[in-house]
Amino acid sequence: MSNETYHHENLKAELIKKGLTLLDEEGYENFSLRKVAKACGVSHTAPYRHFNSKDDLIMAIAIEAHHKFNQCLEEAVNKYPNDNKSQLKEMGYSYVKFFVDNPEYLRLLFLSDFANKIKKMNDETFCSGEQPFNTFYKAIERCQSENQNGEADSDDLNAMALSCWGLVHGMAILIAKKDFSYEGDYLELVRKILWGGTSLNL
Amino acid sequence: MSNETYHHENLKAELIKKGLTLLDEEGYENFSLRKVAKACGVSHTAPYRHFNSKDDLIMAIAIEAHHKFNQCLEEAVNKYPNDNKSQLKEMGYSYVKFFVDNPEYLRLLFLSDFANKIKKMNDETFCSGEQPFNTFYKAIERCQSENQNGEADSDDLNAMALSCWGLVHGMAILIAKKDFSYEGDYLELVRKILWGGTSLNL
DNA sequence: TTATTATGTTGACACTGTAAACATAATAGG
DNA sequence: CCTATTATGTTTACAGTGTCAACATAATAA
Repeated sequence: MSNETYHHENLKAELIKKGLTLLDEEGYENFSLRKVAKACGVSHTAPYRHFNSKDDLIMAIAIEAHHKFNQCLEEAVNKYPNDNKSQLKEMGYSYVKFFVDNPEYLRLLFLSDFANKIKKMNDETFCSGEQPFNTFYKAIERCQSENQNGEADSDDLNAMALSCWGLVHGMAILIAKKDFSYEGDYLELVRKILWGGTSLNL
Repeated sequence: MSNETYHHENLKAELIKKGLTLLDEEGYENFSLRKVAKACGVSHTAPYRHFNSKDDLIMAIAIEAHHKFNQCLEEAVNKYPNDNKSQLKEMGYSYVKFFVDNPEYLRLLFLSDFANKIKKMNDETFCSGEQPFNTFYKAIERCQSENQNGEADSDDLNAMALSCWGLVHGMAILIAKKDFSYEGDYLELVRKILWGGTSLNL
């Protein structure tokens, strides 16, 4: 570990870091491996000593984002240690807020072609509890079992999971991608929907 | 209009058609203007006589998809001429089904970088009623005004719109992109959620 | 000290989008 | 009917892309 004059000291980490920056600045379509290399001050093939392909680098960036996201969800759970329903609501709010704050992560985690690769890879390397969906699912299970003791809420856990997840997923995307136009504070609206009981009541 | 020996008779339409096919087959990332040209049997710059750029061609393809989608929503509305709530439910179901059946349209209409360009362009060229969101919004408004006569349902139309749209949007994406894994029939689950009153009840 | 491995560079290749110059078919004006 | 113009094609060229092979050198192991 000679102080400065080593090849590049820690290129791999810097590639990921600058890569995310470039992804944010230039957008996904204009993102290029060569630009990342140039931004790190190395030749255009240097990244190939650390990643097998362009997709591999993006994957590494996405995994970072994946961790941050799951951490964000777990923080929401920990905010209400003894209240399952509040856990779920807070998780939903955090879910939306995360992608509104980091819209570029949306594509990385869900919208791009690697989204599925990432998911598959995560299923193999990490325990599946690391998956945001599982974090969600478990919270719903806790709510469900709580409700079973009282009156029956829904006889179908899967329906619950899909509708909960779908709702926050959809709102996150609509707001983050600015498809839903609204002249007020989006996150307040989301909070109202999740906490204020503005239910669909069809 | 000499029968066969004309330049290419109707290249523009064929570019759009073969373009959509290629988009479906090869996926968005591997889609290339030159491949479309080759598939149509013309030189690789011929498309530039009909479209200003690659994005322009994709846009044209997307606009087709956009029309189909909106048409799909309107059919759902027309299925229940006198029942606002059923209209909304059926529209939600059609919304999900459309993207489950045509997963490649998802990216075209909502997930890609042009999604916003398309939306903006549509706002200018068509009347805004052509927008799926508006079709949705109007249906919600009808439900809302119906409920106002009875007991108050929600004092916030925007919250209703966002949650309705978010729910179907999210479910469509989760299912179409296979993020939500379920061993049964997805569309039946969706139908149950929308029609069966499997409400969140938080 | 020497052999091996890790990490870099240079150069090449096929592919991409796109612009310029050119060619020819269809059409309009006289 | 002849000619000028326009619409629609092709060829060629260029810069940018991902990736591979060959080579160079620093770090490490024998």
